[in-house]
Amino acid sequence: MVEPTKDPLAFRFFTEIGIIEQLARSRLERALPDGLKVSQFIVLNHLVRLGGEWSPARLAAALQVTKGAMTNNLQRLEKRRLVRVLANPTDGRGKLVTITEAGRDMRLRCVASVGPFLADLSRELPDKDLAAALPILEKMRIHLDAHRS
Amino acid sequence: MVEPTKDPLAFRFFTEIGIIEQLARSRLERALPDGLKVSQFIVLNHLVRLGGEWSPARLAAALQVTKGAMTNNLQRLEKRRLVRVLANPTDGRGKLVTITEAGRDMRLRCVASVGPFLADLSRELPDKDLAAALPILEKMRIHLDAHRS
DNA sequence: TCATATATGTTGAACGTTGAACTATTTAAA
DNA sequence: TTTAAATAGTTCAACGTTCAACATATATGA
Repeated sequence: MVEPTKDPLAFRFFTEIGIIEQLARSRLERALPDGLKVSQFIVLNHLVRLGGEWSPARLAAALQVTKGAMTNNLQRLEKRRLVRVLANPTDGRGKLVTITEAGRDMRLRCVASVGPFLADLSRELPDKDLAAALPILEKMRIHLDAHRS
Repeated sequence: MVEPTKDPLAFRFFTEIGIIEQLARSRLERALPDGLKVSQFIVLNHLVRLGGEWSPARLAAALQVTKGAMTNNLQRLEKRRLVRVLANPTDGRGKLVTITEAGRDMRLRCVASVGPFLADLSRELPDKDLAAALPILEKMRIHLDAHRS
């Protein structure tokens, strides 16, 4: 007879994280307009939130994807004129990405399309809860980011 | 001049979740022995934690992956004799999965190989923090799971 | 009973990501 | 100055996942 094993808290933590990521991603994916991908929305969102010019490399690092993935996503976003990609005038290797007006509009449409879901969510999980969890998540993210050798 | 936009808390929440998932997965992936995949470890872990016989369909539902992905992972695990897959005697469509002794050993090796990482983590993020975040994560997971239409 | 609907598990195409190889450019050191 | 090392971005194969189609088996209900 083998009884169920108790996991360290961290295991359960990461298990929940993994499942939430799955569910939230597919939920968001279905909500986004015009077949925009979550990873592309994340780029738009990042550019709107933080503003300014970003090199693809810096974007990739900030959003935790490889340069290859960022190349892919930026090419798709540029094809739809949601971002502008120009050569970096002071560094021949680099490029600089900025969001366009169309990109801002699209990002707003995305946020709007997710609105009902968020409203639904906040009924069950008040901001108080989210606010309580956020600092811990941030600490975890910072720790993982710092120690990824 | 465009100033940075403030996001709803939920956005920042899901952003952190996404990044943590990425970092934790790649960290775990590198730590696992013999090229075992995270998704396969998760199956072993689940079988050890909850014990008993599981149909692939039930496993897929519990671990939030498609049946196709579960088929793939179970086939790999069975090839390595880490799980046993038998026909369900009472349902001609179904199969039943159980973990083998080798599977238990492997799961223990996995847990051990992740030990140093967890020890490192608990220095910076005490169990108290994880314990505080867990109920909120669980609420979120349950909500998403219930409302995925 | 018989037809229809549901459920289980497998397969294969499409997709996005990773990781490594590669070119081009810049930086640092000798 | 010249060479070596580091960095930016692209490309492509390998991989695992999802999604839909399919075969098989069970459940439901006229």
